[in-house]
Amino acid sequence: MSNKKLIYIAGPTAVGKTALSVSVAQALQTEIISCDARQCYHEMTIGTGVPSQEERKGIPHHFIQNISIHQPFDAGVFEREGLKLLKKLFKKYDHVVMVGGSGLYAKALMEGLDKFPEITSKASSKVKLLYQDQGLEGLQKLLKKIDPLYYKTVDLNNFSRLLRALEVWETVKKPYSSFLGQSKKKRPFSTHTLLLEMPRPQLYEKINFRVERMVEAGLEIEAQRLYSNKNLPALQTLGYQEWFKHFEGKYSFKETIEEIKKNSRRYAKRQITWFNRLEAYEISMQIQIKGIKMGLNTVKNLALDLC
RNA sequence: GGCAUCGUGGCCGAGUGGCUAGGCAGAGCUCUGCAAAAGCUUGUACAGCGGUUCGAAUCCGCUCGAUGCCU
Repeated sequence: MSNKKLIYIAGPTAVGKTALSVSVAQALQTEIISCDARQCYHEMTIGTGVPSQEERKGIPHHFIQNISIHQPFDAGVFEREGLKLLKKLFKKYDHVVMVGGSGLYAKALMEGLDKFPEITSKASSKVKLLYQDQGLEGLQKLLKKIDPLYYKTVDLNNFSRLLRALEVWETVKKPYSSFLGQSKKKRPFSTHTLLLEMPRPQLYEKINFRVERMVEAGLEIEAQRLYSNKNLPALQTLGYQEWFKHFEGKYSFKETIEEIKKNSRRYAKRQITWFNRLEAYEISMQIQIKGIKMGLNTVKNLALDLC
């Protein structure tokens, strides 16, 4: 039985994950690994809310701006690389802190994804071509033929899911569903999840405020610099897409900011639904508790108690 | 004060006697490799009162409100 613990601090954008994670890592004298599908790109800083050096307080952070937007990166890569890193870190520490709002990434590292073949570019372009030619229906038809099992359960309107299943098929000529449900992976560590919560109106206020700060910090210029890469997967990101539309004359300056705020709120909402099914200790980040301001220390102690 | 036009769910907006437009926002949800992504679900509202009619958001009257023009 291993005594190694991975402490995952989850929660929607802007609840205050960063500050808490640093504070907990300090208390446990360990390092932080980020599970954020956007903060890993070094070309993006302001819009993704990468923690500054001051905020990090000397705690080493992993998977923060460590790759380029031109490199492929996804939940599968994160799982592989993350496990390698954890193996190293657990030699030094009993605890490692993980933070980030990308639920799928966290799941990949904590529970593991089934083993799928690496998609070849030939396969993916073939599927894309089919989509271009015959649209959603074309994808549905093919899937029905080659993987009736998955066809029954997938969301047939969700072209991303269909694309993925067919890419797997085109790569190895085996149905997507045949890779599903392999034996659950064993992890050489236990996982504890702390889920940060906050009343909706308060969270939305924090989100709006944060967007304003990003704009002041020069988000528009950062987006301008990345405009030529706007079709890369990494740039399919809120906070950037809205500026791209602004550059194309679709949004006014004011509208752009309002859209970013709105999309951030929606993002937070989706995160909340995802995290709701997590088995986790819930920590309320409500600023007012019994009329007293809840300081970071209070939250940290609460978090440490729960670990 | 007179005349005219108009008043549809949080917002926009079609409908002009029977068949509950639609969009946006909001809310709820799904999700095993683009996940800050992608997708799904969700409101019988017609200013108020009275009348005509088998039946009114739709026709008539009055009241209230908005806008425009006139004196």
